[in-house]
Amino acid sequence: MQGLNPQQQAAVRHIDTPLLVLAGAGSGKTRVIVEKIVHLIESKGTPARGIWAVTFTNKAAREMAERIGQRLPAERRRGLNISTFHTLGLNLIRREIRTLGLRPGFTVLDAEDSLNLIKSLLQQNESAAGMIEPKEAQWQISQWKNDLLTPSQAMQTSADEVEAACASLYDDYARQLTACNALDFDDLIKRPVELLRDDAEARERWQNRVRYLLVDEYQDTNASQYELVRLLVGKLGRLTAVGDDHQSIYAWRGARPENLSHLARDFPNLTTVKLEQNYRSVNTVLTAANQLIANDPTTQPKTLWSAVGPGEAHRVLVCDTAEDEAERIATDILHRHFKDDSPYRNFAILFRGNHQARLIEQQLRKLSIPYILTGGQSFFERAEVKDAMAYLRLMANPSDDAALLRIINTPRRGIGPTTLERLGQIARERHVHLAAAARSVTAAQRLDSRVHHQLTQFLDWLDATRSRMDEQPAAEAMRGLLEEVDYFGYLREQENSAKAAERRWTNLQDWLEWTERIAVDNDSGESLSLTELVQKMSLLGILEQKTRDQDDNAVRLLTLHAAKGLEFPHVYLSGMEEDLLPHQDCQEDDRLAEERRLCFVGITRAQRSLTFTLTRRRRRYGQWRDVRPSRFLEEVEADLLRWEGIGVQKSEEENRATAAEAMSAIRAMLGKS
DNA sequence: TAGTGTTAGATTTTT
DNA sequence: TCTAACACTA
Repeated sequence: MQGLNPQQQAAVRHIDTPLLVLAGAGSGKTRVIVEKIVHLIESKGTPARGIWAVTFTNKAAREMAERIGQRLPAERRRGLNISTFHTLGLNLIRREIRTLGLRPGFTVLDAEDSLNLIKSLLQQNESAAGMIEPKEAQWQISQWKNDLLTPSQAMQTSADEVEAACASLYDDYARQLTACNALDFDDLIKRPVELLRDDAEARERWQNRVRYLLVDEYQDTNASQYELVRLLVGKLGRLTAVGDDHQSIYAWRGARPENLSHLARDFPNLTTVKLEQNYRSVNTVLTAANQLIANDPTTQPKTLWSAVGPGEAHRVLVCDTAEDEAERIATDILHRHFKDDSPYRNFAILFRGNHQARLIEQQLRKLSIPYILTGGQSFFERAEVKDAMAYLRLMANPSDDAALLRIINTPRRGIGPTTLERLGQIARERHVHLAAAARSVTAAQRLDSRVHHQLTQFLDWLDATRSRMDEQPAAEAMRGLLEEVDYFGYLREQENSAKAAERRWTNLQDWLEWTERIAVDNDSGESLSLTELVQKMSLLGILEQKTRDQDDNAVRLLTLHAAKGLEFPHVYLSGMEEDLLPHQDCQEDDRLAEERRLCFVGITRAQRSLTFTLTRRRRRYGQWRDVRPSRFLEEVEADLLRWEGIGVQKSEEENRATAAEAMSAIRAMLGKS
């Protein structure tokens, strides 16, 4: 309890009835969750296995587990459940697998697999074909699933024929998933909710297991996640929800920030604690943030304050063009890096859209400033990694159509689109998966005999390889498999340069190493079964970058969304312009309010200094357009802003001169040291 | 199946 | 203006 303020202590001590912690930005909310778990175990004697903490990202879960690891010895925290919503759902499904009618080894499809499945179903479904874009259909189906609607309910509630067609597609999709023994991400929440809702025995079983539930970033929960929370908590209501409506920036993705206020409705004995003391930022930063967010009509008032220090007025750099903006940010960072002896990791550049990063990257590279760009294509989105994953998935689940389709002709085996089309038809007619369809008599009749032979041979090979999988560790087996199919040969054939092929092959070696590492259970240290391994993999979205995140002394480039939860001494908020922030597609009230909160999130990332930048004119879709400063700048009191560069139109030569000056400063410094 | 032409669409994104 | 995804052709 030491070092906690009175509100934080109240939140930690409050045990037996439902609690909502409205935790302002930088108010130490993770600390509260961690301390509360420690308190539950140490002071209240709650068994660790009865405590469940839920986050949204793997990273957040890992961090929380690490912090608890620093506070409690291993034997006292054994059995503690810290995971994402989706991992919790997956574990529940695994334990209830028979009740749910799934076979062991079921697959979890990622967004790309699910989209591919929808595309192929869309071609088949006459009522839907041509009416809907695959992406839209995917989004709609996901919405329905998040609202816990079955295909027939979706059909009944559909407003027009497009929606009705989409509902029919949803029906196809659900059937196909069942046939493939597969789930998508939404199912990982939806299926547990349905089970706990409809099966009183299972509900009681789980409510006994979950003695105490803590939910982080509660404003980001969607309808089905909230339902899962309610069902797990039950009547006892031993729930701690921690969230901040001011940082609700994911409504566009289905989050329901109103779940915060629904808590009071659903739990009449709810207690609310507000955390308003900020431990991160100087007061000018918080004043700007408070003034901005006061204009949000949709959220509860909350005023941040801190004892960190007064702080300075925020600079607003008015630049001519986006190139100029990028250059000014880069030279500014370079300048402060040397002048204040401030390491590069102290700086972050934030922007609304990823495309804004490109010019900034170019400028940073020009000045040899190290940077880390978060976002972009992740390791797991690389084709070669997805291919290898698909092979491994097929080893665990022979009926995984998405995986089969991905690698059936990779490397080439002469099984082309026509064959797959016919095969798909057979599979859909009988509601079976593709491999089963290929084995059917009908397939032998309808397919070209040579191709059919190829196909069955390949399937035989898969089966044989599968039966050998148990004999050695998964990574080892995969190494052999990739050599057997001559994947490297395939890469060389695909790539123009030998170097590119090498690089992709190296990615695979990294993946194999990673596979080896994660093939053990986090708690027990025992090695995972193939099925467990594959399922764990499909949820671990990112290559563990913890060493890079902290150790690399580099400027961080992030979108405003990606910056949530992070903090930096010096923050640059770029593109403070109308139509960029707020974004042009977000003019209606709700969305505008979310844009404001996004800006709030950006501002509150800053610990010591905050610099806004904007341009006078920007090229947009090839057209030069005059730019107006963001209305959000006007919502901040003028005294807090120090505008620079108005009326001074720098020429390119002058800019280059600034850069050159900075460069010679570096040389001087380097010479000295 | 590689190569070329056409067209939409250009915000945020985790699991 | 740029790009990526696609449909079409040789």
